[in-house]
Amino acid sequence: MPDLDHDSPVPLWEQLAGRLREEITSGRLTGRVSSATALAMSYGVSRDTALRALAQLASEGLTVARRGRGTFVVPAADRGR
Amino acid sequence: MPDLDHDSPVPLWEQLAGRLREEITSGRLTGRVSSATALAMSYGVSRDTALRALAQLASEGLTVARRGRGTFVVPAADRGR
DNA sequence: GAGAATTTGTACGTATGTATG
DNA sequence: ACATACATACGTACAAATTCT
Repeated sequence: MPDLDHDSPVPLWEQLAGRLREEITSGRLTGRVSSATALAMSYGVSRDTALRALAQLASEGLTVARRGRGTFVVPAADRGR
Repeated sequence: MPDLDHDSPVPLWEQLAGRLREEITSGRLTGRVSSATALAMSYGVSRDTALRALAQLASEGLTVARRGRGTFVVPAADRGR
């Protein structure tokens, strides 16, 4: 898994969202998604950037974020509702 | 025009987006919208907060933002396309 | 055409609030 | 009481696009 490209015109948070989106839609990632802090550390970006990626996925209905609990993948069958 | 309420549970950026949305949908605000910096100053919030409000309106299709130019109200007739 | 100023966008850092475990 | 985690909000900095001098 290559690092995110800091020189790309594509924003880091979009790149990260893309990675996660791919893992989710392919079914490889289910259940709980890594926290913004964990993602920030493992991808070498700021927490804010990771947070933005997570917020993006949530706005797409791919995940639901619950305060104090975490971000969870919405089962494919429940998507679009 | 009352100030934004810093103690409200409603986020400042949402409050600001609400103000602008109202001005736009009522037709009182057309053409160019104040810059993020100007909004931040006049409403006593950070530029980040103002930007978020503007981004929200853009995501709703109420405005279009153009780098180096500004944010512009989408004519009512063109909304939803 | 060069340079400065303006404006949106992205990114990082930090702090605080709120909710859950 | 404490740790974890999302959300908001501040400040700052730089890049990119446009406009003005």
